[in-house]
Amino acid sequence: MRTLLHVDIDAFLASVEQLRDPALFGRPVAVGTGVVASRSYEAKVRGVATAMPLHEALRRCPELVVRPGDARLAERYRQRTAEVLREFAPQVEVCSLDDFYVELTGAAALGAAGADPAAAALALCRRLRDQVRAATGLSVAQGVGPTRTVAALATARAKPGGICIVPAGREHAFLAEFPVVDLPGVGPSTQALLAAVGVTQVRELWAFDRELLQQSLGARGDELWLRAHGRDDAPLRSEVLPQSISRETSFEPRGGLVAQERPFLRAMLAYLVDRAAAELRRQRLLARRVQVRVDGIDGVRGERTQALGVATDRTDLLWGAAQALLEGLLERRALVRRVGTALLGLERCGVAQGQLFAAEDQARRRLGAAVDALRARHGFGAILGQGVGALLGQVPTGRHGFVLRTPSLTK
DNA sequence: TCTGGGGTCCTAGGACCC
DNA sequence: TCTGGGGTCCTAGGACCC
Repeated sequence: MRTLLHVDIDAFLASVEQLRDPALFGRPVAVGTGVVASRSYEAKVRGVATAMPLHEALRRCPELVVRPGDARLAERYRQRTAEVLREFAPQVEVCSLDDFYVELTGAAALGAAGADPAAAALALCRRLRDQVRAATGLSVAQGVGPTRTVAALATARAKPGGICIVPAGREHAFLAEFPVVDLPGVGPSTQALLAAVGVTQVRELWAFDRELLQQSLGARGDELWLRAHGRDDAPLRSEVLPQSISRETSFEPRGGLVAQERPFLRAMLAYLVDRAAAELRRQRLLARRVQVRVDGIDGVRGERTQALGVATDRTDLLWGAAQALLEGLLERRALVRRVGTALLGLERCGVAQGQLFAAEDQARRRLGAAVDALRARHGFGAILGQGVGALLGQVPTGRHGFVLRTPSLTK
């Protein structure tokens, strides 16, 4: 039987703000731009919820301290937390900004045969909680169970700061208590579909056979069936190749940019491509496709993708493709409130592969590496890429280049 | 309460090839 | 001459997660 630990950092981004500015401890704090990305427990008890518009949060809690946040600082806390977890067990999956899975199956710390595994898990979780606290100052909630779903639901039960252990054999009784919407993979759309056939609780889902769910919901239906039955058993994924690297930003709330401001829009996209490409090179990856996304103020979204023919990490090639895609997208869109780019079809840039680049390519790539090195020393804003001129004087700058609207989530 | 940014995975339809 | 079928790649978009 498998033993998985799920770890979730309590109120992650808000806690990072409190660590940065200790005067905020004990006060209601929210981090975000436009909507609440994270809030302290003091804010939660006053009715402030994640994803709530900030104006609504301030209406409910006028003494709320709102901070823009810092994605880079948060990333350092997240890495440090992952390091502590790896001291307990080597196989750790970093799931999102603030949560992790740890494979405890067969871990020596769970005790010898004959010992009570639940008691051993509890002792392990307590030590882990104390070590994360000592290393980072952060508080974590932990859940232990035989599957990802059970462990994650246990963590939800344990928030904030607690530990919830679901012993092997108890997973069905545990799952039965939850509404289906609490299962990972069930969002508003699937919830509505299930409600239409009278299913709102996990135990009601048990009456449906696997094929029926698969037919009506496709691959997600099968996943759902496995999760509801405590049979989702995918291995942890540590150190996987990312599927995409993206950077996007939005403009004035509800305002949007008018058609005449297209030079500004192009410059912003050039800047976002530059930042995404820098991240691509930092991770020693190459991209085969470029995607551009534009959202109109009417909420109409458009995205286009272009294959590059070869895999590359050159900003100039990526920007060239992105620029053409942008023009196509703008043909039928006057007012834009959001623009972004994604680099797709990623692969590792191996040594052998690096030697296959043509001479001109080699020169361009050396230039790119020199720019990266200077930026590493003096900040991203030390060298601004081509095409971003229209941003100067319009967008504030900082050590890491232009300051985008949502620093809590943008690296 | 309709508003952030960075992700993942799935599906449908068209292009293209054999 | 527009008729068969299958595989694979690409693109657009939906659903979901934190």
